[in-house]
Amino acid sequence: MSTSPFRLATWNVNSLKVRLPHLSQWLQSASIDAIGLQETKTVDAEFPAADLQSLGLQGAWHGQKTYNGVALLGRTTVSDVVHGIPGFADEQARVIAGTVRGVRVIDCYVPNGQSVDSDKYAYKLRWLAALQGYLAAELERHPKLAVIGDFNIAPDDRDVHDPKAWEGQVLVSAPERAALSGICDLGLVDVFRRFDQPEKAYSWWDYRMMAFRRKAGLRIDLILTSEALAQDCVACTVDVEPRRWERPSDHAPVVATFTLPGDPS
DNA sequence: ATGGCTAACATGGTTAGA
Repeated sequence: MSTSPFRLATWNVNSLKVRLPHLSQWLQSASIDAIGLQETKTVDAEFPAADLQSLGLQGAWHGQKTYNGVALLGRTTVSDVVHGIPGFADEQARVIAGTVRGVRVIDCYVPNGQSVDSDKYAYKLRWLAALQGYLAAELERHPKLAVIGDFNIAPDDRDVHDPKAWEGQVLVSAPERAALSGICDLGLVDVFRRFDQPEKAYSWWDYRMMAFRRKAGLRIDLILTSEALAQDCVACTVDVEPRRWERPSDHAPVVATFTLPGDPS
C-alpha cells in the first residue's frame, strides 16, 4: 500500500492578527499538512480566512473577543467539525475538532489556571475532567486520534527548566499532572517522548527576564495520539526558530510527522 | 523583589497570560 507523510503542528500564536506574518513565514519552510492554533484572540467574523487560504490552508475556527480562540487548518478538507467539549457548557472558546486525511484531530487550549488558589485553577481541573470524558468517547469512535494544543501543564520535571522553583506552582502542580496522566492513561501517547530529544526542550518561554535566551522554559504544548496513530509517527520536534524572530509568540510550534497510508487528496 | 513583557481594549490603565 502507498504511504505519504502527514505533518501535524500545534502553535499557540498569542494573537493571530499579530502573528499572521510569522505563521506565513513559518509555513513557507515547514511543509505542514495540518495545524491547530490557540489564542487566536479573534472573533469568527474577523478570522483571516482569505489570508490563510492564500497560504494554502482551509479549515474551521472557533473564536471570541479578546481571549482564547482556536483554529484547525489543513491543506486538505477539514470535515465533521465540532466546537467545544460536547455536553460541557463553556463560554470560553477553547476546543475545535475535525477530521483531516482520516485523522481525527482535537485542538485544545487548556485553561491556564493562574495560580493554584485561584477560581481559575478550579475551572481548569473541572475543564480537564470534562476533556477526559470527551476523549474517552472519541477514542472509541476514532482509532486514529490526535489531541494537540497548549495543555498549560508540563508533564514531567524534565519539561521544566527549574523544577525546584516551579514545584507546586500552576502548570506543574500534582493535581494538574494527575489530570494529564488520567488523559494519557485512556490510551494517548505524548509522541515527543517517543524520540530522542535535546536537553532543555521546551515550547514556551516567558517574555520577561530574557527567559528564551536563558533557556528558561516549559514544555506545555503537546501532541498526544492514540496508540494506532503513534505507530505511524516517525518524528516529533519543537521548532524554536520562530521564537527568535522579531515580536514573537511566547510559544514555539511543535510538529509531529506521520506516515499515513494512501495519497493526500 | 510577587516585578519583569506582551496583547486586547482603549487611548490610561486594567485584565490575562504562564
